[in-house]
Amino acid sequence: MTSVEEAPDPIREHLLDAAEQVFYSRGVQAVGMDRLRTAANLPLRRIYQLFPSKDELVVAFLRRRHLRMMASITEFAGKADEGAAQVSAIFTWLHKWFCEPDFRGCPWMNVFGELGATNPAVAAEVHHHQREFRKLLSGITVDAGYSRETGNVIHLLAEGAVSTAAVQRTAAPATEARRAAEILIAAEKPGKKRSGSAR
Amino acid sequence: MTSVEEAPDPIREHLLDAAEQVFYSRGVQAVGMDRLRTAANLPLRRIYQLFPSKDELVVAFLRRRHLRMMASITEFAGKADEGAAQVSAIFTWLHKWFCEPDFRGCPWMNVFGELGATNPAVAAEVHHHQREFRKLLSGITVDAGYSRETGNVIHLLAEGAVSTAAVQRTAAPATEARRAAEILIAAEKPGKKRSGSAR
DNA sequence: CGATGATGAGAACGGTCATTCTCACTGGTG
DNA sequence: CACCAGTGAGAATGACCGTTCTCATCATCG
Repeated sequence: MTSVEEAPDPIREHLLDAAEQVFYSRGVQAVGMDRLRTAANLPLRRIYQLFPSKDELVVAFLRRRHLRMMASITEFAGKADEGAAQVSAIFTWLHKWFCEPDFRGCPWMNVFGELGATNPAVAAEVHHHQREFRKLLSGITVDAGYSRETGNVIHLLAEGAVSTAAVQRTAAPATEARRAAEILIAAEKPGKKRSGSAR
Repeated sequence: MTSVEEAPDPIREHLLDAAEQVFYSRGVQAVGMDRLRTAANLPLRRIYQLFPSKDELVVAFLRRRHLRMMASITEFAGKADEGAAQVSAIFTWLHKWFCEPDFRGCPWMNVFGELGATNPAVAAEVHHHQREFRKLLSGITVDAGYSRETGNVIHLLAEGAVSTAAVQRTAAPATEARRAAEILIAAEKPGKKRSGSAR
């Protein structure tokens, strides 16, 4: 689209696909470079010339997944009717995510627990993701005509739903969280169906 | 108290203190048995005769911390006035936890991200903790006169607050979550101050 | 005192990890 | 054809890990 962005290297993308798959499903430290090599079907040499260290590969996979998630939620919420329905759509999106067979919680929280304390670059990437995610959900809520405080709570509900769905292995928390979100926004502006003046 | 429970071995407790400290602050796999030995100031031999493997030590530290957390919340909420104040107290408790200088998120979620996929015993312990935690918060909410559904949402808010406080390094999510909880319970039973007939 | 079984301190072991290196080979260029 | 920069495949390297073993020391009890 833009002239600044390079065409993405397909081998690099393929490597990131494999990294995402194995790191997310098993954890970072549980997966050796040899297993990654096998998963990507790429010579170790090529992996290391694309990413100089495992750590940078981890950061890159988190960053790419972040962009994908943000775009996906934005698009999905955008398709809903203006107003409260866009907030509800957040939780519908989450519900679909939780139902994916290889769902195993929040990739960023998982990596945070494992490497957050020892790897500043990873900690910064997780921090950045969550900040942006929070801003996205707050933004959707504010655009729907509600307060930023309510938006922040929507984010807390979403984070809680992800953790709980991961550990309990059920998508039900998405539904619980959606109901709560609908009560909260109804409590803020009772009797409201169409989009009001945003901001 | 009970005649069945043995007097706890003080060396074992000391070892668990050290394990909890180092595993929680740095992650499990980032801490070798040698560092744990140093932290506990105990011969490796004694560590291994108390716990036959590192994995069992991890499970034991999670279990002991779970019991401590459950008892602490129960006691703290019990001191609040009956009714809605007990639900609010949950988030006051969380706020105090988030303000502790070595707070680094939920010990169980951290370990889940690291070992949940590869270590079934650890995954089961995390699952058990979260189930019990959810039951505790739901129970407090129900005892305060509200529905179990609301109790489950209280739990989602609490989980979200822990994750967010950990990554953003601020206790503010506890306050945000408390406000949301108060709105939710007010929406369920408007105009209510003293304890109603529980259950 | 002398014998015995347990203890502390740390070395040793077998395995795995991230990273680098070797080397035979390839495809493109003079 | 001769040359050579770069490639694929995997071995080598050096560090570290969880666990076990050694052995000098010590407390206990006859």
